[in-house]
Amino acid sequence: MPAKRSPARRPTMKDIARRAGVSESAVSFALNGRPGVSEVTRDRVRRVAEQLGWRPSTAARALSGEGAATIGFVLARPADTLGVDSFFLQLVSGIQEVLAERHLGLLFQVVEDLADECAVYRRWWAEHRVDGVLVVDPRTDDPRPDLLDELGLPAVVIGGAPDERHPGLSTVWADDAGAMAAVVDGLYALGHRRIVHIAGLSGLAHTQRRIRTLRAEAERRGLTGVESVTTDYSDAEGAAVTRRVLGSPAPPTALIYDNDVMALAGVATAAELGFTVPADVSVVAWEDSALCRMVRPWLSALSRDSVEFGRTAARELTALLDGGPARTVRVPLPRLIERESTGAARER
Amino acid sequence: MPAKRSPARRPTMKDIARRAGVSESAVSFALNGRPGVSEVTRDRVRRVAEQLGWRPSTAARALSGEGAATIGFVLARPADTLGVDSFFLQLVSGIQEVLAERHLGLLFQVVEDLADECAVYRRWWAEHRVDGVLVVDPRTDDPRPDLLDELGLPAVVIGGAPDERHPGLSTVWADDAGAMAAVVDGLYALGHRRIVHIAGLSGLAHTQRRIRTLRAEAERRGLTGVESVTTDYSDAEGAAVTRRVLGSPAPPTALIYDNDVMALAGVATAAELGFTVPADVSVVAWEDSALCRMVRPWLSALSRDSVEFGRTAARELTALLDGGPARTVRVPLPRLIERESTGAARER
DNA sequence: TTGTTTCACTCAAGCGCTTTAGCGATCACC
DNA sequence: GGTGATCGCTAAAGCGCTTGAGTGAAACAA
Repeated sequence: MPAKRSPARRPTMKDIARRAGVSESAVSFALNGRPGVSEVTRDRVRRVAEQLGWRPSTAARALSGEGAATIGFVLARPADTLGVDSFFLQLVSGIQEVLAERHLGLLFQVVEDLADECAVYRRWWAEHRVDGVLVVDPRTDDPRPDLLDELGLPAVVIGGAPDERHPGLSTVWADDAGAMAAVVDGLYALGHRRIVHIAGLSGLAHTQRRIRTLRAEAERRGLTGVESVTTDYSDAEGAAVTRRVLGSPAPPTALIYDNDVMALAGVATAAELGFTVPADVSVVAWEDSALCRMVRPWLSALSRDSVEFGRTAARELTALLDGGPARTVRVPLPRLIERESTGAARER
Repeated sequence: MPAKRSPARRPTMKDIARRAGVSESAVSFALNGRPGVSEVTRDRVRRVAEQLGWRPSTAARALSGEGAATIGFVLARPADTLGVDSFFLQLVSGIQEVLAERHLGLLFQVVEDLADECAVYRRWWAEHRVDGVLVVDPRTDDPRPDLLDELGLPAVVIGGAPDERHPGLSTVWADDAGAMAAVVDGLYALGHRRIVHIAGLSGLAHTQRRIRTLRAEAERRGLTGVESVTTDYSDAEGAAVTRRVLGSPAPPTALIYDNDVMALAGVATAAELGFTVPADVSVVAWEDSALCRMVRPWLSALSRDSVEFGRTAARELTALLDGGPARTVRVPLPRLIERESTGAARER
């Protein structure tokens, strides 16, 4: 019979106190850098703690008024939409980098829809599980800011527009309007006059910002063959919309896809329909990833640093938790990486 | 000045006790389905709790001996390798589905390497943060099972082979050997004699299982032009290896890629080199995803249900937490979906 | 000398929950 | 009508930590 190793016991502050010959309070003061102990005692206590491999029990900490040392992240996407999206993993990876430094945990949950997401926030709050949350995919007419206000849960909205109605929320956002204007500028300069924007989910705030900007840019230039079509971000809808618009009497000469997956599906569909990219139709992907360099022609794409986006958001949240003021910070404008899928417009 | 809403207060059992006119203990008994209260009192307490929107504080629960109601998941991948991998998000989504039912949280962390991963387990354990963990990417000669044994942390290894040396760990695994054998069978039947397997990370247990099986199958059939090459799973290495093997004097007629991303990169590379898929070279991707249907030719792929994989793993872990015995369960054999990238071998 | 401060530390309560021991009331039994 | 169970409930301790209120000794001022 194999020797049953007795599971290790978690050392507590009491153990440290005993070994260091002081009271538990002294240990607490010493380890938290609070005044009330001499430097020599503090050192001794620290050494003992280290030696014992002590780590504060988050449960106990949380219970005695400190935070839960955890922040929450909810992704409201139907399971099948989750597939190939590099953005979120990169975002999370950036978030982690910042949180890990401060030994903050990330509680992660995938839910079906916005209602479930709100329920999760309520539950997390009631269960005392998180000190704050990161909110993604802000919507037009979003119920979450109000809810988080009500719960008093510190939060950073990722990708939202500045929001004066919720002074408690921090916002980290990308200038979608500016980016869209730049893309349109570029395409216009290449001679494109008929442009279709295959957008993402219609309810998302940034989708609307892009759509509005595109319309404005078109009006400014007197273009009529410009439109946005919303989708669910899936390759299937991307392909379907591509098929439809390219099959129209006056097909667009340029397509802007709101993510890399749809852009890829779009290029494949265009090829099937006998359109050559970029000779017949130019394609821009709103999101750069390995995918864009994995098919020929390489896709021209708007590149933003999603990892840094995550880091920024996490930093804002920790600042908020430290009692700092809510802020609105803008991340750098995405850069358009011109590869092979964009070129001069050619009348067919 | 806007009315500053006072942040909501978390209701506690004491509140319930007061409103229901019983002691806190009675409330505890009532809400946890324990004997010691009459049915009528239990109902009343339940109603009051519901009405107050009460939820148990996980901190307090954890402190008084119950678990932390949280399970941990560490992904040890360098940030830049995270990109386009549909597998993990799907896995996590399956895990969540099961955990959410039981109101278990998922603490998620991305780290650089195995050593960091072990450190995270130690910290989580010491901080009393998780009741159990899900371990992915098991390696040959993996330090994690020993560590988890030592900590007495319940765990399920995802993708590992059955491991008799760690009777405390559950294992959920896919039969890579069987799948590889089936793939080779299929390719052999199509006339392929020179096959290269562009494998994933060499240190991973399933990579080795696939490599060993391929070698065994080749030997069994007396094939000499069969080999495995390990990579880091990136499109870059996938492309590089493809370039190298297709440039050799006697290039393979079939390529097996250990993930979808490399397969895609491989197809693109083959095309650049003047190889037509599948006429000149057949391609199989070990992992089916939207990607496989996003380029022409559509990729033949081994399809497994990653979401269900996650569900199964999570179920095993909850069973373990409930005091059940450690088990080894095998998920269904991946199916080979034949699309357009595989065909009869042709000598060049 | 005595009174006042400061310093280094200890005591004890409390966070929200579980759980064991115990208590009075009801009920069954012979 | 007394004995013992059983039932429905309460009291209190304890989980590991923080924190405000002490406390005794040394340092200083009057």
